[in-house]
Amino acid sequence: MKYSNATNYALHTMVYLIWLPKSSTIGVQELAEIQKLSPTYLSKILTKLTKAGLIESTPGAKGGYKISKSPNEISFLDVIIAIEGESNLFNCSIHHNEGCLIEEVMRQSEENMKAELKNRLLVDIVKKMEEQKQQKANSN
Amino acid sequence: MKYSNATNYALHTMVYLIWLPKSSTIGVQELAEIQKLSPTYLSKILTKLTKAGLIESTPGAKGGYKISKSPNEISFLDVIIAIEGESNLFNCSIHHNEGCLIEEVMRQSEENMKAELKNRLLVDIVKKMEEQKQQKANSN
DNA sequence: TAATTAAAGACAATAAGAGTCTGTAATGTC
DNA sequence: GACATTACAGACTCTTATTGTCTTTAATTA
Repeated sequence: MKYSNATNYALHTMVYLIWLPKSSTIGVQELAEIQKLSPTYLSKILTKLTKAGLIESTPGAKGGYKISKSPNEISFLDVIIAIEGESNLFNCSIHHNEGCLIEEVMRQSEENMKAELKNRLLVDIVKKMEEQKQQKANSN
Repeated sequence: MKYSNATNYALHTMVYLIWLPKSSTIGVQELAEIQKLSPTYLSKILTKLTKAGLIESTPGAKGGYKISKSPNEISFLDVIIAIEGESNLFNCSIHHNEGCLIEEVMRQSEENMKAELKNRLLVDIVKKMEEQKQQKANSN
């Protein structure tokens, strides 16, 4: 069990878009180049993010992608669900008369994990990156 | 991303073995029948549990499986790791100069989830099952 | 020795993930 | 309006992991 590569790419792309000046848009080609992915593959991922309402896309010349809401409203969980879907980590496939106690426990800890990822904002990553950059600049 | 069926079967089997009288062993055929699985398939799962030291196996006539330690020492996490392995939920595949901040966050919440599953004991499921049985018996 | 049982390994079928290619629709520019 | 640019959609392939099955081997008891 592992998160998909797509989720990884999506998270990195989102961080990059948040880091970008707010009004500017950027195309797939450029985004793909940064992460060394094929544009068509990354495009699929970006479409999912768009449908989830996390980013905005405008087709046509001078088009591209940009963040669609305030960075403070975008959590890790939002991106993960956008890519992986809402499905549960654990579904008991065995028939029980009145619910599966094992499933109950697994659901509970999944909920806790989700709750934490809901509180983790991507913008905090950007802030940390800038802090690190600053520190490095100071030490030289 | 989802836990495998094998993990589900393993958890149910472990609960059953804990519920069993301590000294008695039970063979794959019987265990497979209960969960409606093929014995050979379940056998593979049981072998993993054996190698992880969670259960003991004795071959030969009158052989079979039984719990190998005190039920109070067997957590959900133990079983999950026995089947799914130790691998991380999230590995950043992108090259970073000094560690990936996204991976850091994901690792952190994975650790928290594991910590919780480490505290959840299978024997508690057995206790709850017996409570439910008792309640049902009383209400009739 | 014979019956029973777990373990190991090869094999097949299925599903999911990862990624490519091609074509279509929308938008801006001239 | 024509053309270039860009996102979107869908079919397709390739690889990998999961889920099993089947057969053989090894260990144990009677």
